[in-house]
Amino acid sequence: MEKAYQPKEVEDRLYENWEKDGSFAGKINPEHPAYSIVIPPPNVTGVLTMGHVLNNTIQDILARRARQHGYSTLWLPGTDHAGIATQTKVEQQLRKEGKTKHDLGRDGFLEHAKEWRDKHGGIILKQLRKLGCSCDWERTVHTLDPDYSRAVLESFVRLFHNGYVYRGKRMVNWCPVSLTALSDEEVIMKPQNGKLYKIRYELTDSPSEYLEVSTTRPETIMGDVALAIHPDDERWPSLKGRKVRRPLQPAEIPIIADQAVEKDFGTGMLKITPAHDPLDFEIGQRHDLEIIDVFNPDGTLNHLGGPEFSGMDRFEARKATVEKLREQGDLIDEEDHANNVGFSERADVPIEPRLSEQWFLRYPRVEEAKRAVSQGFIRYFPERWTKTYLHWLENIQDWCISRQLWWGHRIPVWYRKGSSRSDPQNWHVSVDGPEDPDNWEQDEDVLDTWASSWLWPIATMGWPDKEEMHKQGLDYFYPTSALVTGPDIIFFWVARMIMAGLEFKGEPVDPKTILSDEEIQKRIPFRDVYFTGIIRDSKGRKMSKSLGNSPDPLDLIEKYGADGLRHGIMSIAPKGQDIRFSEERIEQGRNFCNKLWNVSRFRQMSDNSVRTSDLKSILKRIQPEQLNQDDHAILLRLIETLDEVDRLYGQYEFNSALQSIYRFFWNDLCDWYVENSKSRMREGKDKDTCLAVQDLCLRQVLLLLHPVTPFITEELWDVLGFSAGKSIQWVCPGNGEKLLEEIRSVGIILDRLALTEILAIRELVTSMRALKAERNLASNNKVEFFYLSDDSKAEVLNRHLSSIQSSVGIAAFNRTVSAPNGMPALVTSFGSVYMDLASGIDVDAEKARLNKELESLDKIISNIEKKLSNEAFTGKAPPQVVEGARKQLAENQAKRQETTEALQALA
RNA sequence: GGACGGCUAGCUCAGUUGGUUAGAGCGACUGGUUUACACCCAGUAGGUCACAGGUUCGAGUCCUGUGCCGUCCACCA
Repeated sequence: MEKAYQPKEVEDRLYENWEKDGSFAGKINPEHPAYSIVIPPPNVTGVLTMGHVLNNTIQDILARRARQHGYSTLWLPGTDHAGIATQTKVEQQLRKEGKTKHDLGRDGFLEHAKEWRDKHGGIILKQLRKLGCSCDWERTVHTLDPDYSRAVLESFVRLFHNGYVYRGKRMVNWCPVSLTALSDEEVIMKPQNGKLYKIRYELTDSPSEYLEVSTTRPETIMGDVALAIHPDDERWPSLKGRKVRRPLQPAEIPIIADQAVEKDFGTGMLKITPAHDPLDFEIGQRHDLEIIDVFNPDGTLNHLGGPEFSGMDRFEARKATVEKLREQGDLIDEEDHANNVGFSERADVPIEPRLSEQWFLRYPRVEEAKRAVSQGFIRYFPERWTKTYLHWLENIQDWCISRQLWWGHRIPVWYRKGSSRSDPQNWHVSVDGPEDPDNWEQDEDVLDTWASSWLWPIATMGWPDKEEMHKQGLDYFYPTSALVTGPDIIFFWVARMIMAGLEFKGEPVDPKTILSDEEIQKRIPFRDVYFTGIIRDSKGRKMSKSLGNSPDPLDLIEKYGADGLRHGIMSIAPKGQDIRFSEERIEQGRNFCNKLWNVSRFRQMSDNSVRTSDLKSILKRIQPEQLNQDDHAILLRLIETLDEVDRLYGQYEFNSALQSIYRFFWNDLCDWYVENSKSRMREGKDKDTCLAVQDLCLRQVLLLLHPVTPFITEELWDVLGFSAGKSIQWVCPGNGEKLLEEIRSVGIILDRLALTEILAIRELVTSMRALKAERNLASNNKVEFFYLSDDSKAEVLNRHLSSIQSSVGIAAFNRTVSAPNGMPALVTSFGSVYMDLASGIDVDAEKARLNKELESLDKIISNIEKKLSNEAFTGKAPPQVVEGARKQLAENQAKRQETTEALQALA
C-alpha cells in the first residue's frame, strides 16, 4: 500500500467497475422495498457548481445508504432544457456569427439549438460521475425528449379540458430584453434609488388651478387616462365630475375616486395608466377606462408617446419627459426616492408591466397540496419551510405559462386560419393537432420551463402511457422517497410538482372532487423533502460567476479527491443552514481519508495473512477470555456509534452523523485503541483477538462511511479482505442491537463498566501527559510516577499499568504509601499522582499551578454549597439532581483536600 | 410593511425535553519521528453564550423587547 492515499486512480477505476456491473441500475424488484430519488434536473448547458456538489452528494448518500440497507434503489438523472437560459445562450452565439434567430427561422433555429445542446450540453452529467454519483445513467431523461414532450403536451390538454387553462388579455410581467412574458416567480424585487417627481395637472374648467400628482414614471404620462383620489379624501366632493389636462400628449382626462388610492402617500392623487401598472389596470377595469399602451415590446416608446419621444428607450424617455415637463413648468418638485422595482430574473433588467394575451393556469389541487404537507404526508426537513410553502399556497395567483420563445414545448393549440383567435370556437387543443392541419395555424408560444419540469417525477417514469409506466416502474418507485433541493425553488418547482402529482397521478378526477387523504398519499410525488442551505464564500456572499468566488469543484476533486470533497462539504453542512465554504474543510476531508487509509495500512502491516470477510467469521477469531477492558470499551463505543449514526441519518443530520463516525474512528479507535494495541501486537499473546476486534471496528466504520466516501471505502473493503467478491455497496452496517446480538451469539458478554473505567484511565493519562508536557518532557521516558490510592483504585491502576506507562511515556508507575515530598502532584479520580523529577523542580511554579487549581476548586465548591444550602433547590429540584450535586460537592472537597496536601508537601 | 433564520473561543460550527465545571475542528502557541499516518502525535492558551428585562431553586436553552446580519413574501404611485 502507498504511504498516502492516492484517490485518482482508485476513483476512476472503481467508478468504471460500478457502471460496468450495473450497480446503479434501478431494478423493479417486488421482493425488495423500493427507494427512489429523482434528481433536480440541472440546466442542460450548466456546469457543476458547489451547490450541485452539496445537493448531489446528499442524494448519493441517500441512494447508497438505501442500497446497503437492501432497498431496490433508483436515482434517476436528467437535464432540463431551461427555456430562456438556453435560448439566450444560443442567440448570443448566433450574434457572434452576425446572425439572428430570424435569419434561421423557427425550424432552423431549433435545429441549430439542438445541435448546440448536443455538443455543449450534458457536461454536468459527466461531472456528476466524477463526484461519484450513483445515478442510473441508462435512464437519463431530458425535458425535450420526445416522450417527455408528449407528457408535457398531454398535461396541458388535460388541464385545458378541465377548465384550468385559459387564454386572457391581462397584465403580465414583460421582459423587454428577452421579449417574453414571465411568471410572478421569475420577477425579483430589488430596492432602487430613484426619483419621485411631483407634477401638476391643470383643471380644465378652471385654468391656473392645478392638481399635484407624484410619480416615479413620468415617461408613462402619455398613457394616463385619469387621475384618481380616495373617495374619503376631503377634496373629492369638489373634484367629482371635473377634468384635468394631461400635460404630455395633451388631452382631457377625468378625475375619479377609488378605494385603492392611498390617501396619505404623496399628494394623495394617483395618475392612472392602465397599460403600464397592475394597480392602474385594475382601477381602469373598475371604471371602464381606455387603455393607452405607449411602449413597444422592447421597452422603447411608440407613436402614442408622441413624436418627440417615439423610438426612445424607456429610461431615456424618462429623462426627456422630465425635461419637457420642466420647460412647460409642470414639474413642481423632484426628490430622491427609494422603492422596489421588479427585475427579470434572467436578463436582469426592470420588467415592464404589460397588457398582453397569454395562457394562464389556475392551479389544480391547491387544497390537497396544502393538506399533503400540513398533514405530514410529505415531510419537510427542516420543518419550518412548511410555513413558507403554505403561505404561498394561501395567496396563490394564476400562473402565466406561455413564453414568447422558440426553445421549449410549443403550446398544443391551433387556431383556424383567418378567424379570430380570441374566440374559443376557433381553437383546436390536442397533443397531435388537427386532422386538417392546412386549415390551422399553431400558437407560436412555448410553455414555461417549469410547466414541464413540474411533471418530473411522473414523466420520467413513463407517464401518461400505461404500458410505459408499468415498464419503467412508476407504481413501484412512486411516490419517490426523498427530494433534495434548495429552498429557493420551493415555489418554482416543489409546490408545483406536488400539485402536478396530485392532479395527474392515478385515474383522472373531476376538478370539483376533492381528493381523499388516502388518495393524496398515493398521488404525492415524494415523501420527504430535504432543503439544503446555500453555499456562500468565506465572506458570506452568495457564490456566483460574476463575483468569481466559486471554486471549480473539479479542481477540488483533482486536489483532494472526490471523497475528500464529499466528506468536507458534508461535514460543514448543517441541516438547512447556509454554508460558509472554506477550502480548509475540504482539506480536512482529504486528511480523514488519509487517516482511514493509514490505519488500514497499519492493520495490514501487523498481519496481512488473516483475511476474513463477514461479521461471523471475524467474531469467531475472538477468544472471549482474551478480551480486555480496551476491547470491551471499543466494542461498546462501536455499538453506540452504530445506533447514533442510524438515528442521525434517519433525521437527515448528515454532519452530525459524520461527526459521530469521526469521533469513534479518530478518537476512540485510532488515538486510543490502536495505540494500545501496539504492545499487544508486539507481545503476541492475544494478538489474534485484538486483530479481530480491529477488523470488526474497521469493517463497521467502512460500512458507515461508504455513503459519504464511496471510493476509498470500497477500495479498503477489498484491500482488507472484507469483500470476498461482494461489493461494500450491498452490505448493511446494521444497528447496535444487531451487532450486540451477533457478539452475544459467540459467547461474549460486554461489560459496560469497562467503558467507564477506560474513560477514567484516559482522563488520567491525559493529565499525566499534561504534567509532563508542561515541563517539556514529552519524549522523556525516564520519568517515574507514583500514585497514592486506596486498594480498590490501586487494583484498577495495576491492571492498566503497562498501557498507562506506554501511553504517557514513563519508566515506572508505582504505588506509594505516603505523599512524597517535593514532587509535582495531580489530584485525579484515582487519587494523587506524583511525578518524580530527577533534577529538582521549580517550587514556585508548582505552587502557582496548584494554587490556581485550588482557586478554581474553591469557586466550584462554593457554588455547589450555595446551591445546596438553598432550600428552594433541595425542595424543588428532582432528587437525582440534588443527589448529583451532593456527590459533586464531596468529590471536589476531596480533591481540594488532596490538593492542599500536595501544596503543603512542596513547602 | 409582514414572516422566517442567524448571532456561543481568533475562524467555522455543535450544544437533545431547562440540571454537574459550555464542546469539536481549524488557526495560534509549546513540544515531539516510539511498529500506520507531519494529510501525523502530545499538550497549552482562548468564551460576560449579541444586548436588556422576565419566568424558575436553576437559563446558552423558555418568555418579552432591542440591535445587527441574512433570506423570503407584499400593488404605496
